[in-house]
Order: sequence, then structure tokens, then C-alpha cells
Amino acid sequence: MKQSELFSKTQKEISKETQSLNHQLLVRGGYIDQLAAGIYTYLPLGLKVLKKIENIVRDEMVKAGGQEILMPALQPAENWKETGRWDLMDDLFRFTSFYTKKEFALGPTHEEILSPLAKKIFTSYKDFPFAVFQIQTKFRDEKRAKSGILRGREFLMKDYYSFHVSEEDLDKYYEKMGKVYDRVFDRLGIGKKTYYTYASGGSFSKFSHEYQTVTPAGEDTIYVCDKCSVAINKEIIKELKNVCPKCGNKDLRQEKGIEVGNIFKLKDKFTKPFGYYFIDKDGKEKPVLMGCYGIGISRVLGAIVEVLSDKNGIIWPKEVAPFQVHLLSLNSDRQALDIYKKLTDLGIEVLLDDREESAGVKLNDADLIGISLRVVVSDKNEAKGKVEIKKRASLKPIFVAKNTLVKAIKKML
RNA sequence: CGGGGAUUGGCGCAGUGGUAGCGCGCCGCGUUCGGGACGCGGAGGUCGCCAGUUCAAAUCUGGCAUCCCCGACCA
Repeated sequence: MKQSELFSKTQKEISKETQSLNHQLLVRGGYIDQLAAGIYTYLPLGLKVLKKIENIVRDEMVKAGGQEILMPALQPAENWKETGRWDLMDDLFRFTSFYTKKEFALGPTHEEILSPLAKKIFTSYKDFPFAVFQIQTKFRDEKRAKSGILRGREFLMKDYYSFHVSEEDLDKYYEKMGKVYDRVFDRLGIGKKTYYTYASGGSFSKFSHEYQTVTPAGEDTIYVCDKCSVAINKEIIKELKNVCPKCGNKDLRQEKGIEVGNIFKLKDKFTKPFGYYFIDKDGKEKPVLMGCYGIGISRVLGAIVEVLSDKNGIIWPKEVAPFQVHLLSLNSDRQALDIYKKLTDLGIEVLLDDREESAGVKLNDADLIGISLRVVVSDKNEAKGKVEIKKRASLKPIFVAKNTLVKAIKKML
């Protein structure tokens, strides 16, 4: 992609009203545009990052055995009345059709749709366990959207649901998904900052578990156990008497966290109201048990920016950067085009800064946009037969001979 | 939903009663060319909306809307 054609511009300044760091950097870098409170457009750069996050999550969900589906965002009120959540959920977007006067909701989550659906398809004990998931835009009527992309009224989420014939099986699956989630956040580049967090389990199980990324921008207070790298949500810390439930450590560190994922044993909460039972070996009907596992895809994007940036801009983990290589041409357009062609022919994603801008503008924009690997070609370097490579995260560039560039880059990707 | 702040060219801002200006960006010409270069010349605004006060309102008054922040809320 040539930067001169990219559908976004960087911004030097941002309104003092925009206080959230992820909001500032994503707008200035040309990743997103705000339409209304908690409602954003993803520009090409932002969408590329979003898709990369999505693909990592999808890959791990498929490996875990989930089958991808896509349920409607537009949902009839009846399903929600069935579970009572039509009246209970105060952040449910509800509306009435102008023509038919029928009531609908914009889906904030999909238990109400999936339960009756699964009931149509799998009812024999032989069909269990199974799991399906989707990656979809969700809607919640937040009373106060805030923190840029971290709490929106419309957001992208992965929701994964598992179905079981016994509690033992659900428990086993739940454990497995915990490990899957650890791997997901590692691959997304925020593993070190993201903690498996004990949280309230509602009335159905002792705990649910959240994945909390530590950042001052977070809205939850958590207590981190450094001995075993787990955390406890403030909502249950008193109940646990300030002791790590895993290792008994009493020396916990208070932090702010943003909930990027959660896993929850729903048991029969959403299967019973829809009469979802399976037929067991003995021919008897028994309740289907359910687990749900969410990851806020767009929230992860914001969390990464919060956690990984410096005063000059974003520092993407290479797995989610919008492009693999940012190629800057400083008075050396022919050479840049040549390298651009070589790299793209190898399937490497390159953003070529071919704009007629000064070196300063290009270098500053590259810092702001934050692509992990930068390649700078210039007449100066060219005279020495060298090309410059710099990781966004490091200060020192390295210089390699022109003919070894491709090899060097491949090694660093 | 309670409290506070804000709203003026695409973006960031100034402008306390006399009919709107600066920086960035944008267009043209020229000079520059490794950390947000410079000169000259341009285009672009019903000052969030609706009332009211006044000879006269971006500016004063009232209402509304929207955005941001704090709090409450967030299976």
C-alpha cells in the first residue's frame, strides 16, 4: 500500500477534550474516526489491526474446537422476554418497527439466540460436547460511553459458547478455555500485562474469570498476586479475605485493569428457559449445561494502545501491526519502489511512504503510526550502499547492505 | 441518571456588543530536502440549534442538542 493513497491522514494536534490515550493516538494516527459518543469508524489502518486481532482469536477458537457461525444482530423481543432480560437489562438497545410495531433488540450478547438454535440441531447425548462461536458487532446502550474505544455503544466481540451433558465436562472444558485464552493474549502481545482474574460468579458458580489487562486507563480495580500471576477483582476481594485463592499469598498489589475477556459457567441459566434438554443414554431428558467465553476484539485494540505506546505514538506488537514493514523513502524514490516491489512480491505487507513530505514529517508519522519494523532508504544511505532498519520499539537503527536487506527483514518479521 | 466543562473553516484554537481571525492542513508557483522547512499568492465559516434583549449578538438572557470528564451503573 502506498501511503500517498491511504484513506486517512495523521493529525499533529488533538482536541484537549480527547483525554483518553487510545482515543488520542488512534485518531491522530488515522486509525479511527469518531461519529458519536462510543461510536467509531475504523479507517483502513484501524480495520487492518482489528482484522489481525480477529484472526488470531479466530485461529485459537477453531483450534479449541469451536465452529464459527454468524447470528443476527437484529433480534426479536420474544427471545429476550423468554429469559426475562428484556426488562432486566438496562443497557439493551430496544426499538419498535415503524411499520409492523414489532419490538426488537440490537444484540448485546447471543445466549437468547443460540440456545433455541442449538435445541433445533443437537439434542442427543451423542452430539455433546460441542462449541460454536462468532465474531460480531455488539450493541449496548451504555449510560456513559467513555475511554475512547474501550467502552463503546457499538463494539466488536468474539463470543464462544460450549454445551455439555454434565458439570464435570463443563468444568473440564472451562479449564481448557482458560489455557486457550492465555495463549490468545500472549499472541496479541499483551500476555505479560493480562491476568487471569477471579471475579464474581453470580449465583451459578463460585467464580467467573476475567482477563484483565493492567493499565491506568482500566475501570476495574484488581489485586495482582505476583507469586502465581493471577489477580482478583475488587468485587470479591473481601469475600476472599485479601488472599490469593490459588496460592494463598496475602501480599497483593492493587492495580487498575481493563476487562478484555471473560469466561463464565452459565450452566442451565439460558438453556432451561428455552426448554433445551438432551436425551441421555437412559432415554431421559436432562438439562443441557452451557459455558460462555468472550473477548472484546475492539477493546483489545484499545488496550494494546494503552499498554504499548510512547510519547511519539503507538508501538504495535508485530502480530497485530497494520503492516509488517513501514518503508520510508527519503529522497530515494526509485530505490524505495524497487524494495517495495521485492518485499510485496514475497507476500510481505508493506506501507510505502511515497508522499512528498519532508523527512521530519515522514519519520514522525512513522513513529505515530507505530508499525513494528521500519525500513528507511535515502540518498545518503544509498551512497554507502546501505539500507536502514529500525524496530519501532528500539532506539538504535541497524544498517545492512542493500543485497542482504530481504534476508534481514525476513529474519526480523 | 446526578455533577462539572466544552461547542467558532477539514483539524487545533483566539476573539466580553459594532457584522470574524490565527496556526496546522488544503490549492498554485518557487526555493528547500534525515526528526513535524520557507517565501509569495489563493480557496474555505448561516460562530451547535431555537427563542429573547438591543439600533446592532460569536459575544448578553432563557431553553434545547451534542461531545468530554467525575460519580452511579456495567449477567
